[in-house]
Amino acid sequence: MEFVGSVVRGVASLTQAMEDGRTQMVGLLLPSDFVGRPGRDSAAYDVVATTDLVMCCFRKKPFEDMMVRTPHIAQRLLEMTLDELDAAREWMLVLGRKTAREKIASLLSIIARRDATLNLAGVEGPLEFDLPLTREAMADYLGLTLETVSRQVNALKRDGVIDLVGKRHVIVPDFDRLSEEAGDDSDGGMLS
Amino acid sequence: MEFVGSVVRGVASLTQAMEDGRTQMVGLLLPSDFVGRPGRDSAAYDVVATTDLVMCCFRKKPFEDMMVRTPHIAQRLLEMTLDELDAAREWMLVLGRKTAREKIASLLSIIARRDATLNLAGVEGPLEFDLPLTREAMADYLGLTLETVSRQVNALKRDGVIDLVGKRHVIVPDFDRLSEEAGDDSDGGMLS
DNA sequence: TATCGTCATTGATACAGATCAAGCGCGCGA
DNA sequence: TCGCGCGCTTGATCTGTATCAATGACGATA
Repeated sequence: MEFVGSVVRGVASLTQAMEDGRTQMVGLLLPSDFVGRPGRDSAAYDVVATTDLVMCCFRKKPFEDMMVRTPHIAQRLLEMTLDELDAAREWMLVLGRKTAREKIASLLSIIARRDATLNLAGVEGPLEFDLPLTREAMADYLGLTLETVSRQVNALKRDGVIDLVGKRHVIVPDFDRLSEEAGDDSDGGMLS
Repeated sequence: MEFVGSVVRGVASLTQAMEDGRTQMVGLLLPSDFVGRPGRDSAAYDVVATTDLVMCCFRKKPFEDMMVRTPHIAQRLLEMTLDELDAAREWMLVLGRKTAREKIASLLSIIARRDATLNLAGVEGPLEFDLPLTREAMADYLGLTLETVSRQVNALKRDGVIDLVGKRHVIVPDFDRLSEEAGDDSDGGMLS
């Protein structure tokens, strides 16, 4: 991998595959995410654009030189890598312990949140966004089959947790409800 | 979290839990692993020793100061964090796409490899080590139940992939065979 | 406008792993 | 020496999700 860079517009995915074809997505690259491993020449994963994609790239060598000269950058990169690590670990909980329905809700919740903080701030009122992934890509992200994804997405729609316009445009009338379905019960509900 | 540090002897685990009790281990801290997030005060995960543990700790603030003064350290820390990220991503494939048997084989394979490179070098001939985890901890790591772990461990034994002395001491007569069972088929087998 | 390909939905059935429920073995403290 | 508890095993049964198999809905291409 000759370049590093960051996503400006569009979505790409980082996937890992077994020889028999089983595939797991291990990273979802949304706008502002960094791509590449300074100090590594590994190409351990496949990076695939899932929509039209605009990236801002640097040749790796000059970038690394700059990193050595500018400690601030290494610092910042460490920050971002720690964030990615947190995200990966949250995803391990999703993959290991959540039901299919919770997995779908978790993914929608993450995309919704990312979209909200990027476009308009404010996570109140109906949230709305386009799914940047096919059902199959969602399945690869969640460790499910595309059939199960389809069924659960439609189940969430039937239950009023989300609304669909076409197959890709999602409306979330109540974000807390979605979080609840995701099992992310860090809810604002109080005891007493 | 007031400290950062690294594991000298023993094993600890990093876990994440849902309110209903479902638990997922998101990191296995073996000797030489670093613990803590410089520049963060998060305590997003539980760190629990699973054996007697010896660590080498630093108060976080002085460590961070040192990091700023010594760019080399930030560099090194970035390296280690990228390694952790790789490990987390490999684990996502295990959690999302592997069968119970493959999961067990993967875990044994990782522990065996770590143990081999740490104690004696050379991954040839029978490999031997103590499991530093209870069946339940293994289950939490693998996204399984402890019953399934027990069954699959014994199945691997019945099939001669591993041998057990007591419940914790594992002997791996053929590491390639274990890798195969893990689905890590980057094997040295040739075609033609 | 017909045809094809991709993406998605829907149904029937199978199965891996979860769940529920006993029991075993062994170290430890009284 | 006797329980007693914890870690582990084993069995029976249930169930969520995979698998297999059509079918539908667009959009693109000719």
